[in-house]
Amino acid sequence: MALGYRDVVDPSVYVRFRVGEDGGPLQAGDELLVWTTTPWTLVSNAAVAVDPELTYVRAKTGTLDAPVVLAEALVERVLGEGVQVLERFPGAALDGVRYEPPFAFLGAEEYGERGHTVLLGDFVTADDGTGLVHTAIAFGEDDFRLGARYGLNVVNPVRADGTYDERIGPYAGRFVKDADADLVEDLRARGRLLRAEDYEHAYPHCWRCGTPLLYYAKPSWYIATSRLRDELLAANEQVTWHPEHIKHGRFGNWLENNVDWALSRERYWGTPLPVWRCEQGHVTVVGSLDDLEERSGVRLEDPHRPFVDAVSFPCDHCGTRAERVPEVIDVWFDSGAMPFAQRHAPFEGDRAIDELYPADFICEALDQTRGWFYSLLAISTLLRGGQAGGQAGGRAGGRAPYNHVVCLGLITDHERQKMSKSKGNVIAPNEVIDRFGADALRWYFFTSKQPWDGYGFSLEAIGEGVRLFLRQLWNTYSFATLYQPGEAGAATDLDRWIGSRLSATTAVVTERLDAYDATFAGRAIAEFVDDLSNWYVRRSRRRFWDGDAAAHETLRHCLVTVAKLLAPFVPFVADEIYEGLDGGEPSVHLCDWPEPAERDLALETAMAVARETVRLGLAARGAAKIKLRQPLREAVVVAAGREREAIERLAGVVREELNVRELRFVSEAGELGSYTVKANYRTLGPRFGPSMPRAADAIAGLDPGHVADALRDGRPVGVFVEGHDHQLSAEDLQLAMQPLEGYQLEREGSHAVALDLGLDEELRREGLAREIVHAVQARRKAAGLAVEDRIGLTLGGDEELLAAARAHEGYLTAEVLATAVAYGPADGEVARIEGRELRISLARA
RNA sequence: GGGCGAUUAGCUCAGUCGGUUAGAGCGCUUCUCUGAUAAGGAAGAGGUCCCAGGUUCGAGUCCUGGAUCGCCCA
Repeated sequence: MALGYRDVVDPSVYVRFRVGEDGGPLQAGDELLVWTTTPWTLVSNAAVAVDPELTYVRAKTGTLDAPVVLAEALVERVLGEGVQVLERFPGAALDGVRYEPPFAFLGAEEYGERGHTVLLGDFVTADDGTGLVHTAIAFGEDDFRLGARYGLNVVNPVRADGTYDERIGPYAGRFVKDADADLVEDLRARGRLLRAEDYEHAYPHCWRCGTPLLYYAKPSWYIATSRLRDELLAANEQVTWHPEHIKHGRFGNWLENNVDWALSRERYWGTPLPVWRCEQGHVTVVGSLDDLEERSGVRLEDPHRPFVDAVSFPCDHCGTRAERVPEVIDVWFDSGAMPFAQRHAPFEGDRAIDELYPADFICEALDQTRGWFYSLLAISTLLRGGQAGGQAGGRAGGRAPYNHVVCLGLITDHERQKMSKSKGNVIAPNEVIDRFGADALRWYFFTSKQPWDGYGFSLEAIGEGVRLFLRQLWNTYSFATLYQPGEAGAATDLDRWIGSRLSATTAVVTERLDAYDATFAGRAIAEFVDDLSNWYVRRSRRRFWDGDAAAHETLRHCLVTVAKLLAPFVPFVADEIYEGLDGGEPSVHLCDWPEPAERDLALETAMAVARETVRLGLAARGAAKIKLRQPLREAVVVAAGREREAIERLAGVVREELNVRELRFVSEAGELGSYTVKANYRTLGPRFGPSMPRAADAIAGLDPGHVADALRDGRPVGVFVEGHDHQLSAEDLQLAMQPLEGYQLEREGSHAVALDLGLDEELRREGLAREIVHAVQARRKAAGLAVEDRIGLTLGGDEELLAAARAHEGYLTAEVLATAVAYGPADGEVARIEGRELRISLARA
């Protein structure tokens, strides 16, 4: 039932039930103190439940004339001070005590032998109330079970519309909850009330109209799933849950506490319950349309109501007419029957489903734990058992119907409040798709976080995904189609590097998707696309202008592979890119999944080191406030061994990015700075334990130069801590560098870059030439020229600028695509370079 | 009321087996670069890792209790 609990204030009443005859420790006239928050159920009080183990007392108070009975632990809370305990005894002693019910509408005989007696129940606590629980068989699960155990009849004086029936005399026809106050007054008038107060508690309400719900027992059809509990648990053991905690948490707990499946519903629409019952009460379960036709002679075209209800047949046992029962089946049963029903198993489709069973994975939201996830498992277990291991002959019997479950979290608004129409915080999916596109929405769901963590839905985050990833991807794709490839061109380290990164990405995406981790897989693709766009393409632009075939092929291959990897994530963009660059198949979605090629780990590491070197160098430039357009003579790089080899291999990239003429290597960081030495807590912590802070102090006090020498020679370093000598190895110590005065140096760990800031006339001229190029390019752009347009150029203005232009004329004309450059009184726009004036005039050649 | 999960920078999220000064992106400020890109690069500001205890040489991380939010159940 769809319902919502709300906190409401209900009456909380303590009622006095008079004991009818001597029995056990009690005497006639004693009073049982009974607590309830639903006075309207008191008219159908059937019995009183006590806990057999709990200690109860028979006690006298100053205000009540008769001794009362309640749990010892609750005496003070219920009766206050000054209570005289006459006797103590376990609840079991009260078993069978007869009492007079609070209302006389229904006699004990209506309920049976044990009507209006004290029963023993295991659900009674001394947490609240009196320890004696009013039991109305029809109005509570505990009550119902207790009644069943003691053979009590279910008597329900409440009609389906929530009013009392004619048996409840003056209250007949009234809505039961509205009668609470009058019933309490009635009790008070007859001296049966000890106390009435307000009690705030959660009570179920209809989610649609908000009215309070009433629970009452009624006959229903069940599947005895509780008998399959062990098989259900065994089947669950074979399932991999994402996230993992669902398996033995939410879902496992649910299976542990399995109750029988209440199968029937009193609705009109739905799958009719195939049960026929005759006048004598014999039950026939019809197994198929054929079965029904055989019995009744009627072939149903439509097996639903009302047609099926018209079919009757003579009972096998007694020959009287059997009619279908009015109920239909819980729709959750349909949901769980889906994999079987769609193949018409277990009839002729039983073998067909063997080929598909169990499903690789299913995916639904967390709230389906007790819904679809359960209904599938339950029906599959009913049909095929839950024990591991199939039967001989490859029949896929006996396991969960799914191998993996991806359990999605729920989508809330950006403040993590549930979206609801009444709150006005609902976002319609189509609005999001119209604004950002379906791919953008998918990308957000896949990559913003693990889907089971739920989403604080944010339009901004979707926009960010578009801007940072989809647009970057699209721009890279546009770039790939912008220039025409030529014939020549050999593969470079950069090509090999991005190829290796592509292989790494393909491998990790495949591995993560196999592990049902789309989030990490998607993020790995985004990282690759960033490398592709912001390093590979940026570093290779010149080759594309020149029509380098290797560069074109590399980029094309990367993008086509990325399109394949992205196909499950952003199907539309992926297909568009695939069609634009390859189109070998009708769609990227018909391509084979890519296989990773061989990786070049040494090259990947080398590029990482080179990029780190560039980063340090750019930071040094920033700190020195020297523009990147100004070339510098030299960068001094501190690196040794493999690090140095890596940077040397990619020296051209590093020099260009840093705009320096030369790279000079020094292997001793001591040439550029001094060391400091620190303790490695991870290795030394366990060794020194409580002395760790002293050990760290002692290590910090060592002579760093001495330590560096010792470690380079592979000798251990001695340290004196709390009266003992300790030998430390390289892994116990961490060396860091401090820069020397006078260098512009950026460092990280043992790696550092220093820049020679000295400028001579040649470097200055080259810097100016680059400024001029920059200014001319700006003019080209402002003039609306296409990137491939050739120009005629006239420069005028400051003599020093013109001298720089002359000195680098070849470079200048090549960069700005000038067919000719003239010097003179150009009448064009004025640009300012370092305070000097440059006049630029250009025209399409 | 019970169970399960979540909580880290203004926002969106990482954070491995407990390890040194908790990270990234966005946004903001400054600088820079630009022949695909509303892009890129550097620097800066920005933190009670929900709270309180505990374990430990050391806790965002482990334990206990609590708060808030969500889901399921009652």
